Amino acid sequence: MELRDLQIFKCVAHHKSITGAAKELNYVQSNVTARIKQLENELKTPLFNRHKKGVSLSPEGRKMIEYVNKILKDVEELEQVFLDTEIPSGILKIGTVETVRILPTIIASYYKKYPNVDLSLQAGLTEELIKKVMNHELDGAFISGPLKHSILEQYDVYTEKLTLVTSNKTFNIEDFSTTPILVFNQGCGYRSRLEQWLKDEGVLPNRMMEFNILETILNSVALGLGITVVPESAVMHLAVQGKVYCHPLPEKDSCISTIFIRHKDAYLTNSMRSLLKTIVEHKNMSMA
DNA sequence: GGGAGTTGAGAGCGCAGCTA
DNA sequence: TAGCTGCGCTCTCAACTCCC
Repeated sequence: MELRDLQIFKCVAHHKSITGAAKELNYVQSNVTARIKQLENELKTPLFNRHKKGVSLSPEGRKMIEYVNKILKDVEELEQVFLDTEIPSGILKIGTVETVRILPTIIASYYKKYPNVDLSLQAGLTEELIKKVMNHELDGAFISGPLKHSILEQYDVYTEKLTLVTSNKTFNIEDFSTTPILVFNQGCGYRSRLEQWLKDEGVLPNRMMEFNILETILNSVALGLGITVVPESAVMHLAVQGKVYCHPLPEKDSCISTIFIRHKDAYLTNSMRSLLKTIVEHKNMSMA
């Protein structure tokens, strides 16, 4: 078993297609087939389920991919240790939830100082971003906090107020029982906060409608489709135009913090160190 | 027919072992 | 030490099956 085999395995798993992986790796498809077969023979277990329209990881393959991600990440870090120069450079894979309002400021400031670093940004929900950081698929992520996790390091980015958004000027707690609630998919920090509030109030929601785009949720609320909970800053532009109305949440549920997480075991490259420095600088500026 | 994966044959390359 | 040879591995090409 060679490193190249693991890279091929990871690529096939990612593309869910041997042909797709072959294209990306600049191999012919039959070679990828052969390498995967060889890997399966070596491990004496099928790593993929073959379908008419491609392949998918078998239960053993899913087990394997966790190790492969870790091994390839370790190798990448090993190379980084020797390649790491004084000037931050290379690729930083960063995840973020959609509503980090100061992210553009942080990124702009970082790019200005360290133009040799390529930042690859990936949007997602808090829970899925945590998983990707834990699996070393991302170097770090901006998520809704707080978080208690022994293998993740966290850095405070900022705290802001959550607000309940409706299309009506007035709001009563009973409205939850009659109006649909528009939320992100499971794994969103705002959704968890809202669900906790409803649980505390003993309210059974009328209907939860799931979306995965913030703008869609806010525009739907403006059209009277339902109500939602989002950070105040994310909805202020619509509130100013009178398209939606904001209502305060109970004090204990009203604040949500955004944190930056990274894997504790991951090698701290100059690029990452500089990003953490930029985050801390912005936090200090916002508190000043 | 086209897109998916599989299989077999053969070329190219690197390495180890042998010999002069 | 240099050159030759054989072996094993990787890769490509071509032909194949399967299915929509």
